[in-house]
Amino acid sequence: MKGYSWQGTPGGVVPPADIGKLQAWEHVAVDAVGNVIEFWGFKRNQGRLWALLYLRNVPMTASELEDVLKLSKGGVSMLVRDLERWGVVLRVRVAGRTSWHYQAETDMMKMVTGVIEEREASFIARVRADLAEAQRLALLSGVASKEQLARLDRIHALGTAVERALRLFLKTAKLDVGQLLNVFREGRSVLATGAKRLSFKD
Amino acid sequence: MKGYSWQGTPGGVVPPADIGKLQAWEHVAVDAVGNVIEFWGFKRNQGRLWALLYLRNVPMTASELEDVLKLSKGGVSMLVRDLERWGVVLRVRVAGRTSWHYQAETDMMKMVTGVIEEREASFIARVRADLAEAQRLALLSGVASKEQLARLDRIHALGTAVERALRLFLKTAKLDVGQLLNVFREGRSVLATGAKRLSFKD
DNA sequence: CACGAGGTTCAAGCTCTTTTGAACTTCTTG
DNA sequence: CAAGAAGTTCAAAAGAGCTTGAACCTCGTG
Repeated sequence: MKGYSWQGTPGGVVPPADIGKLQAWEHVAVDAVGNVIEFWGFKRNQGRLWALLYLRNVPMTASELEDVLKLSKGGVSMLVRDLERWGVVLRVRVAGRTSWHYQAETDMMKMVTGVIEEREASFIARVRADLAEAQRLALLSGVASKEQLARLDRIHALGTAVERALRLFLKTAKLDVGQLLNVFREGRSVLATGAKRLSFKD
Repeated sequence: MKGYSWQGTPGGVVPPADIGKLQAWEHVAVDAVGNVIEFWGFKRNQGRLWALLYLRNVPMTASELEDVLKLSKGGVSMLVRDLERWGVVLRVRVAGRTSWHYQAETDMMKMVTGVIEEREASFIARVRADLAEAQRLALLSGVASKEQLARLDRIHALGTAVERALRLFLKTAKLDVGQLLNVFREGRSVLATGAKRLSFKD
């Protein structure tokens, strides 16, 4: 499971780096991404996992990820599942190997924008419903002053404004990053020969 | 401490509401705000506390807040301190009462934009430093391929793009909400007669 | 179709954040 | 200036969320 050349590396260029070990520079970069991703409300290890796959640009198996990132079997399984559902990691077959390999999709923003959008939608909906309910109750009870009703309304308006700003942010982020990625986009590694997406329950 | 009509309610409409109890509608609204504020990375109870003060528009003492929101003495002290530092709650003297009273500043966005900006600044700085360090290490070690260095660079660029979008978001949120508040802004309650800001250590 | 490697699930444990409550300090007033 | 009320602090408890690891499931192979 460790360090055999998963690729026909004829020139022997890759050898110094052991696939089973995290280089110092990788460690720093991977953790930096982990921190960013955590800041955005995801799990730190989701970011680290994606970052490793992205930096190596080599399909890796679950047990390799387990070794390199020092995670548990179950943990890798769950992390990979989420990343796959969000479309930022691909599950591929590598010629001659029996297990699944994972590979980074270059568009990490899918994760941030996509999931934030989804979260935001359901979340905002709930808050809206709660505020509407509060207004209904306030009117029913008859104890709320006109002034108080006005303030309830204002909170509602505030929420709407924030929501609008948030939507703009997501749109801008997508545009900015999309542009960026288009400029830099490179071809996918040729290694994932039998690449095939596995559909999974959800 | 309970139930004197803090407002000139000549029609006797308000009396049923006891100052020491959270009305059903208040409960719902206060919790909704608490949820939003938590979503934005603050403490749920910071949002609840602000929301109660805002909805009642009446300066309340620490022990009233303690009763109504079912919080501990120490908890109220710490929550209020943070809110005050962020400028979303004011500490005022009410004529004839010995203890401090707290009152909501209408501009809750101060909290969100101000603190997020502050957080983001220090956070982004750290990530930047880490990524730079990773690049330095990668070059030093000599084991990183050209391709990998390029990918490190790309992560950096990605971060920059997200940062720009985030700044735009904050600016928009401030503008939107500022406009909103200016339109609706109302006079402060007349109750806080001896209103005076207390400077506090930090 | 029996085996084993690979993959998934989830209860229990761990970690990190928040809250509590009691000791302590500060302020106010008689 | 003494006493009590108000306010602060912080160690420990409670809680929330993440990770682990062992039992279980699935699929490919001989």
